Amino acid sequence: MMARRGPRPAGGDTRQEILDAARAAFAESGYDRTTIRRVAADAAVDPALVHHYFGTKEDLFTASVSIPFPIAQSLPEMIGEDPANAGERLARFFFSIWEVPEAREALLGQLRHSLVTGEQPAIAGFISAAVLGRVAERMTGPDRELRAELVASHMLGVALLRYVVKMEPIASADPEQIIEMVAPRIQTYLT
Amino acid sequence: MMARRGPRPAGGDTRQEILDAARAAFAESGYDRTTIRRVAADAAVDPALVHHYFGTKEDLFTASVSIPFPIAQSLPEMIGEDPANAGERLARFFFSIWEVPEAREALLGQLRHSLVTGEQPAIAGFISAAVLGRVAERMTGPDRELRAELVASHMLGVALLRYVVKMEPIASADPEQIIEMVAPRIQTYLT
DNA sequence: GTACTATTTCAACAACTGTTGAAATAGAGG
DNA sequence: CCTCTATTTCAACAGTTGTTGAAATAGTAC
Repeated sequence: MMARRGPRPAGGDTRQEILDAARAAFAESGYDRTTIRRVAADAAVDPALVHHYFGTKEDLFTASVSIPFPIAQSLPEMIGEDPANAGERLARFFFSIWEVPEAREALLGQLRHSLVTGEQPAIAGFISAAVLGRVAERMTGPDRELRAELVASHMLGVALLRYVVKMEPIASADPEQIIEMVAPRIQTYLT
Repeated sequence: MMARRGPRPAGGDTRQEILDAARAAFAESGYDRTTIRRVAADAAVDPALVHHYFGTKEDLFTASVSIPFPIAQSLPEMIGEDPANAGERLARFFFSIWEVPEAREALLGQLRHSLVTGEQPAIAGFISAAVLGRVAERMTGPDRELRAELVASHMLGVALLRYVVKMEPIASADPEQIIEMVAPRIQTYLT
């Protein structure tokens, strides 16, 4: 039971295990209620080791909630050219990200953190920027940005009820059904 | 500077001042980042006095975020009978609550708390229950509840971006304009 | 004036937090 | 076999937190 010091016998990547434990903890309990001691315990490791690999708690958080794959790269092709069904593509893109477990944990961590600090969650700005840049370029008038943010608000709201609060039946619903229902309403904001 | 013990000279309602300070603090900083010492300092009072009036921190929070006026009473008449513009009335009701400063603080506290604990925010269940009970009674099919929650998700999402994150331009937009834009989309969920 | 009660502060505890410096260990390179 | 370096734990500090029990004060009822 008493773990000795020094390197581990086998070649398990301890650093990665810490990062995984941290991401899961931040997603489940948020920033403030996640203690470094608990992350260390989940990774079966001493708390000091967490500080050794990732510096401060804020640093660990930043490293934990960074999306592991290049979203920014896959977005543009997802949105595409055709403005007729841009709403559906946008919704499909958004929710398909959330269905990837690792990405979901990262996004949950980001969302929970931004809601306690009041910072803007990266996704929100990301969505509305994407809408503005690729879809709504031909939209005119002063409510251009407002419409983009309303799109973001709806998708974020769904993510909130489904993934954070886990309200039923929306939490257990088929993602495809949600996309099918949300997309038309988003589409009306874009045209 | 050194405040003596015993009752205050004038008839200021100290208990109420504590409650006001607590509501404002919970709304601004959330549950975890609001310390009892800070609430006490804002109310110009000793921390022990907070515990004397309201018991534990959780009790203080509960007392702080309870909506000060009877929403449940004014809701039914707000929703009304006519299903044609139920969406607009629902949106108007929802956002008019948020424009009352006291209520906004209480709702912000609830929302922030539920997002860190994962509990269901009272408003969310409230909205979808209202939709189910008064508006969507003639709706059939298995997606009845889902539609109701999608309505709640959109309005909550707007509240999130507008009041919590304070994203521009939605944060400074005229409430009437937001209602005007959101209502039609909500309406499509109801019919 | 005296006794009482509600109000308010004082002082402190016990628990938990992030963080740090040093010591011990195991394996790799010579 | 010796040395070095990366890895891991140990032990502790310094700050903050919610909470508590007792003491002091002011007003009120007798």
